[in-house]
Amino acid sequence: MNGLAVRLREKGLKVTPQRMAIYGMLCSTASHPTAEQVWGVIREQFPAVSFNTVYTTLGALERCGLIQRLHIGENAAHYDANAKPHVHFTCRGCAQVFDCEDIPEVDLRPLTDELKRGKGYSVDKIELNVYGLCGECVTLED
Amino acid sequence: MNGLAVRLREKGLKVTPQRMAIYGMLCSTASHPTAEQVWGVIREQFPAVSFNTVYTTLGALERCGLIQRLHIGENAAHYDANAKPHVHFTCRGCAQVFDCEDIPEVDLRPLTDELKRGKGYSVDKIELNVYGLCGECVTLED
DNA sequence: CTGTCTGCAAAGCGTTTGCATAAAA
DNA sequence: TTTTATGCAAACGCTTTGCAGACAG
Repeated sequence: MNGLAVRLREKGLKVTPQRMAIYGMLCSTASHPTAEQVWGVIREQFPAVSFNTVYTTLGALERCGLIQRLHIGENAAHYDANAKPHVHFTCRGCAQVFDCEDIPEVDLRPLTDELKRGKGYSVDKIELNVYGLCGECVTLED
Repeated sequence: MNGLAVRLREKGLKVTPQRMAIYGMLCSTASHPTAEQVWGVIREQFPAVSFNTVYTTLGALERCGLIQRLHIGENAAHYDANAKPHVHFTCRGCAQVFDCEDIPEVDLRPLTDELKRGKGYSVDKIELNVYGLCGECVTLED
């Protein structure tokens, strides 16, 4: 039995071929595609699938915590199968979004500690987004 | 001569009463209103001003670096007269956006250093957004 | 006078909602 | 059989664009 299907069923989601394809595609890519981009890939396998189904499925996956929706920049949302918070780098050249997990992590605990204990806030989520040019696009611009 | 008007003119922007009111309003508030909220305030003084003028004026101010446009959460953009990057806290209770400048600052230099020197990226901007409940809304929810 | 801004309207885009049909459990 | 998903279409909200008249420089 497929592990992805089990995870869907555990969350109370019905397992359909379209969902398996969408979730599977997200889990097997290192990039963070937009709903439009996910649709483009899924349509190769399911030519009849509607953009709306892809979009609402991504919403369902996010709502149950299986994936993360990234509100990066001003344009369409990006989706990330890694649901735990991490640093994202957005290139304004190629418009791709990269993870920054292999670099010295910034320690956010002083920030959350002060917000929680010092100010009495509650903290749900932290977004740390870096914008600039990736290695390839830097050389193209110089 | 008004300092705000000087700053507008320095950036090549013409000084109109509407612009002065919009920029002045943003500079004199600690909150980070949406375009809609700015419009609400400006209309008290200029009942004929259109939402579009407010919106495009905010865009012009942002384009020349006088203000910052915050892409926080999923809804309308917020505007901040403090153009230098700093931590923002968004309350999901009252939907307000607060600055986090008076708390131990997170040191982002290891992150930018590794991205620049280690990976050869260029870094334009860093956004650090925290989501949760502010002190007042925490007590209301308990 | 010239270039820009204002106000109005319409269009664009990402997202959300409603509903009949189809499929999973 | 019951519940949820799919596919289509239309609506929605925020943002952007086009244009004629008004205003700042």
